[in-house]
Amino acid sequence: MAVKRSEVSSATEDYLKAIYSLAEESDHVIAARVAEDIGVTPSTMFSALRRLEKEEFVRVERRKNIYLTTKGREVAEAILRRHYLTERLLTDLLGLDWVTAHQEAHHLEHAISPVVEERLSAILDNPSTCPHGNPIPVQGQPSPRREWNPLNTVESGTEVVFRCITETGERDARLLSFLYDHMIRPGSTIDVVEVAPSLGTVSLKVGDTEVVLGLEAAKKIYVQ
Amino acid sequence: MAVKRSEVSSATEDYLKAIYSLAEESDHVIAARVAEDIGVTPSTMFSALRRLEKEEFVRVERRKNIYLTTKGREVAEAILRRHYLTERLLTDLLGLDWVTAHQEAHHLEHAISPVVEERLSAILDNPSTCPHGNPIPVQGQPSPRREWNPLNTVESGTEVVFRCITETGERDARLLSFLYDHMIRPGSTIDVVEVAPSLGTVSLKVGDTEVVLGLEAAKKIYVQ
DNA sequence: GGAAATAATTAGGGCACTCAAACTTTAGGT
DNA sequence: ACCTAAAGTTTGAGTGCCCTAATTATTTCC
Repeated sequence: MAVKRSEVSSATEDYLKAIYSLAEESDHVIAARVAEDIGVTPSTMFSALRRLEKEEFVRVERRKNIYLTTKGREVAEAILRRHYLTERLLTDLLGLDWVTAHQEAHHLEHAISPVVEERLSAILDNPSTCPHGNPIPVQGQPSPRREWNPLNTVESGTEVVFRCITETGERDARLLSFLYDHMIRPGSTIDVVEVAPSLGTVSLKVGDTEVVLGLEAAKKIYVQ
Repeated sequence: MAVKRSEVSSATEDYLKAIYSLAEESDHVIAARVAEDIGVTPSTMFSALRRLEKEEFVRVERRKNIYLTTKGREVAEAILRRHYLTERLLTDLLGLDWVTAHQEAHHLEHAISPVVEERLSAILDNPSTCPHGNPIPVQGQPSPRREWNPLNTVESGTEVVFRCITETGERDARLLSFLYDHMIRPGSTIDVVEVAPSLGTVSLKVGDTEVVLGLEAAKKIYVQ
């Protein structure tokens, strides 16, 4: 009983996942961003893009914007779902920290078959988010993140609840461990002391301690 | 804190693992056996062997026997340890069956880092065997299997305890599910009714049912 | 010893992925 | 409108891994 395994290479899965994640934060997804994100040279990105286009995972528009096709989005959501479930396995069952879990999941996700994915989800009690708060995508359903806002757009002086740190944010290990160390986790209450675009900073109060973040980092954090 | 990950490709890990496993069952490990085991053509095996030789994972002797170098054996034992631990994860924690666990572990093992391996072992209470009874190799220590005997060498009329089904045996999904279905598992008591080399069969009694196995299959089963 | 079976090897492809380096286009700022 | 910096494109090359189809040892066994 051979398990039907995806015919998609792990490199392809990485490209599609990166495009999907970037598209959630901006409409202008261009090759250079994706290459940077994944850590390949432009020429590698270029030939990858041609492969992805040929196999109809993506469309590239005249303005060089990259869009996922339905087929591409399905692959991206599948790998993202496995990524998040694997992270939960690593944190909840194996007791790894936030940062390591993300890094390890990046490797393991490609080796998760539908059978294992199903068992994993069941054993973890069908979680709806990853340890960093990202909603686990469900076929064609809009992300609940639509109702959350990036931290950089919040009014000064309001109180918000931390919801998640985006996939692109997760890739920054320093940001990740900073938040982890300061007890900023899904569900945490945060006082937004001041949002100062001119300074490029956001001042927060979490519990008793004050914390200052850059705007770029704040963009990657969603609150409600 | 980037996790130091092995620079060895998963194909290489597969070759070394196969050579290691075959060497445990016979001294004459030749390319044709390994190729058969892994499922590649002789020419692919040949070029793989040259790569492995160049990188000093194996030595090939005049009689065409393949031997692992110390470096090669270390890689093989490491991947085998991960394979077995992953199988335990899949059976003990995720509740998969014997057969599926083996197949899925074959993919997952390559994505297990030392950190995850360590956590896995701890959470599983440092198991000494895989679900199929194979001893998890420990650095340079001789396998306890030395004290067990292949089922085809047992005297007729004796009672033995099932210990394990070897790695090469594990690859045969039908044998694996046959044993699973007949409750032949590590620790099971077996009456060896008759070993008939001329017929090529071994007759067993497990609980109340009689079971007949071929000699080839019996070779892959170790008892005590 | 020699034919048949089994192994090993060579020749010639192919695909996916990666790189460096050079070249062209595009967008933005003054 | 022009120029520069960023982005994109293309070329050429190399690696790893796999194949089919010969061909050449090497074993094995009558």
